[in-house]
Amino acid sequence: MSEVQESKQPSPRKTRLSADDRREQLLDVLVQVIRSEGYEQVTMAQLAQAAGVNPSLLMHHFGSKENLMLTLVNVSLQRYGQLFRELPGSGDARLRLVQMLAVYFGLRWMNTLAAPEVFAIMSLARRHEEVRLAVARMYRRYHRVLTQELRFQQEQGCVRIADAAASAQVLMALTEGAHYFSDQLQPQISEAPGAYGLRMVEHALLLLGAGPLTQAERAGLNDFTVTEMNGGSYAAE
Amino acid sequence: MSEVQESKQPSPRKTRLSADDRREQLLDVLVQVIRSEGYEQVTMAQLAQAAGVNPSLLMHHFGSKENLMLTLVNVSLQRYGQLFRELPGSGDARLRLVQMLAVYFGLRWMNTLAAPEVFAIMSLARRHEEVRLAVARMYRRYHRVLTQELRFQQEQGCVRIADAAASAQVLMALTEGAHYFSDQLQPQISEAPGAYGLRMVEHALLLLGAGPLTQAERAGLNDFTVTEMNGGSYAAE
DNA sequence: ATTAACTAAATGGATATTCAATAAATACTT
DNA sequence: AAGTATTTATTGAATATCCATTTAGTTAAT
Repeated sequence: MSEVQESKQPSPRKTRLSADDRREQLLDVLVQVIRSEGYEQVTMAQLAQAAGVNPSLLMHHFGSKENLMLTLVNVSLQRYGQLFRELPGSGDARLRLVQMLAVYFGLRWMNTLAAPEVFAIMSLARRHEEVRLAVARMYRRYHRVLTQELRFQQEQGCVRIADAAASAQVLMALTEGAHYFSDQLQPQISEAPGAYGLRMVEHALLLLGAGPLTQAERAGLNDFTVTEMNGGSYAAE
Repeated sequence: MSEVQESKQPSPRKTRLSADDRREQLLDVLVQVIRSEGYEQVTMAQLAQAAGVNPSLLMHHFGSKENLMLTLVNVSLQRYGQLFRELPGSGDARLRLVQMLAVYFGLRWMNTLAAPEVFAIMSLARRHEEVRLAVARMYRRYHRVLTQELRFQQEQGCVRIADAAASAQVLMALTEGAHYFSDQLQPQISEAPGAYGLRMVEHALLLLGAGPLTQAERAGLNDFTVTEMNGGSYAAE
């Protein structure tokens, strides 16, 4: 019965941010809302409330709701692209292979771009030509990079595969499935955190005709054991 | 080329259907609309128009939009469940294995339950507890059935795996990834229709430590070459 | 004649968007 | 430095559209 209501502040809060910072924060909140309620539920008013901001501000910064979603798509796809740049790690071929798989099946990547956003993007792509093409371009790139790497691994004798392009395609299916359906698949086997990703890496190696993980390699894959919840992607809350 | 225009009839069409038939048709149209425009775009009015019917009829048959979506979820999950019943095919263990994989990666299954619907369901599950539990139950069942079969295959010496439950989990990731991202993955390698599914089966066998497909087996997998577009699931158009 | 599928029009609430008004920065001038 | 002008982030209220749902009425089957 105290009269201190936090939910109904008149709005004397003037945390004035730069346009860039504000946009980043709003996209951040958008992702949060999508993850918690699904994106078909997203409304400008609700989004503004979650961000502690007036709905008009969303319009001011993004022009329209569609533009807001389009911006999210761009940022997400760009982030997807950055995944490939993390890979190189020149040096021992075998090390490269293991580290690549560790990235694809790792927690950081999962938290960076999770299923809800991706499902939203895939759905958007269905009617929005621009988005459709951007997504297609992204997967083409994914496949190209992966095929290239597998060819290299083939030359180095680290993998025993018949067709690099084909193996890349299959591996992509496995990464996407393991990633976006981890919520459904993981509860099936209750176990130590990180075992899921580790298992995927091991089976990916099997799929590629590569040798199993050594003890040292397994120990080196710490992305599976450290459970950091935030990819630190947009802006920290 | 007959001049039968179905698009703009004023509505003197009194194709009176039974409640069951009408519901089936409406669900059918719902899936069509979701597939072509994404389900966040679905509105009762648009849906009614696509079905050539008054919006009130949707309310009459389903009570509410939410109930309509829930019905779709139930039907879809039930269909998912029927997938498992197709599997048994008593007889030679190896034949069973190959046929099982053929079903999971086959065109018929892909067309029966496609990515757009599934993404919609997954998104719905995020806020709807009932749906969430139903989906979780479904995947648990999937995993149980698959693990059981892999254990059997293990005993029969058809597969060489360390842990049936683990292999089942990985195989599920592969089936889901290959299924729901086929639109993105398939264009990467242009080739004969059916090669995609066939390749997935071959690599699944590799993953399971089973022998490669024989010529006879490959020839027997006609679900990959026959491209029937409609799973004949709800009602034919 | 009763039931059940179906249509027509109306309603109220939600929602994206607009327009005008404030207040905090930044730039400019002296 | 200090005051003034300008830009820019931000709010508040108003609007018009859209959309799910309701209620009442109509037409086909049994």
